[in-house]
Amino acid sequence: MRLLIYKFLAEKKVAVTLSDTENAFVKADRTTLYRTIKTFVENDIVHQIDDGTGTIKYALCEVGCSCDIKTDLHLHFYCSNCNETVCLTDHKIPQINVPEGFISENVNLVVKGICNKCSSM
Amino acid sequence: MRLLIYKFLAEKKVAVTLSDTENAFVKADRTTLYRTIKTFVENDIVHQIDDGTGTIKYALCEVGCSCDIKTDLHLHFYCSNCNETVCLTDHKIPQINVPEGFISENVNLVVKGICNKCSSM
DNA sequence: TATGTAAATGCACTTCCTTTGCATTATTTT
DNA sequence: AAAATAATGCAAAGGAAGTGCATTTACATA
Ligand SMILES: [Mn+2]
Ligand SMILES: [Mn+2]
Ligand SMILES: [Zn+2]
Ligand SMILES: [Zn+2]
Repeated sequence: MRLLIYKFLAEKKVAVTLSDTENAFVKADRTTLYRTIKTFVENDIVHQIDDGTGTIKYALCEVGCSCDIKTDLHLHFYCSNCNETVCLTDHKIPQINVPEGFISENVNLVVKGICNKCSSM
Repeated sequence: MRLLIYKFLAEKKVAVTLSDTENAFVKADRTTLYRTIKTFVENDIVHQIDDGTGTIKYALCEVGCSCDIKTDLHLHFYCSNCNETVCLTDHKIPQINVPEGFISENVNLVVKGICNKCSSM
């Protein structure tokens, strides 16, 4: 199961929801898929993406990723036309300044708009 | 109802959930609160905040706000200690570069960490 | 190979939040 | 006052995340 799901995620170029996975593996129970992905997340194999749609999406981490805030946080792009979310792994999140007294531990940056595929149609 | 909810939001310094509003107006139905806030959102009086907690939060827009991507988008800070989300209206979101072909229409930037109140305790 | 142990799976169920349909009530307009 | 429009309350639906428990499968080792 883990190998199958890993393969599924690797072949996808976009982030997927649990439902997407469910549709791809109709014979497997939703709970199994859920817990498998959860295991991946806990072991820094997959990262979660909250793109504002209300449904968590998942994508494989880059090779060598340790989900570190300094080095691995990248920008996500959500296309409001095709509803797909892509990792822009080459676009690291810039340094964000917070007011005195605030301590930042994590940053989530989602750009919403039209993706390259949709804008060229 | 609209005046009451507006006043409630204006007095709050932090973003509130629908549940928060429900607790503040126990005599009103949650649907009414929901739809009132929805009206505010649709008329750029209130903006929605997705801070990653899974529950949408709401906050009054600044005076003169038109929810414009260029001028009005600001940073949000979610404190994982007190679970409060604040608008950092003075901290505008920096220019984000997206790859060729992508068109950005909106940006959501949430910093997660410890807020000033919690860090000073 | 047999058997005991640990891990993985499936099912049912819960919880939380958002949203909608529809009947009722209140408000505004003519 | 009557008609039209808007606001409210109740009930229910829907989606998604998460959990408890029994069962099945895989694995290690005697
Ligand atoms: Mn990503
Ligand atoms: Mn805000
Ligand atoms: Zn698209
Ligand atoms: Zn705090």
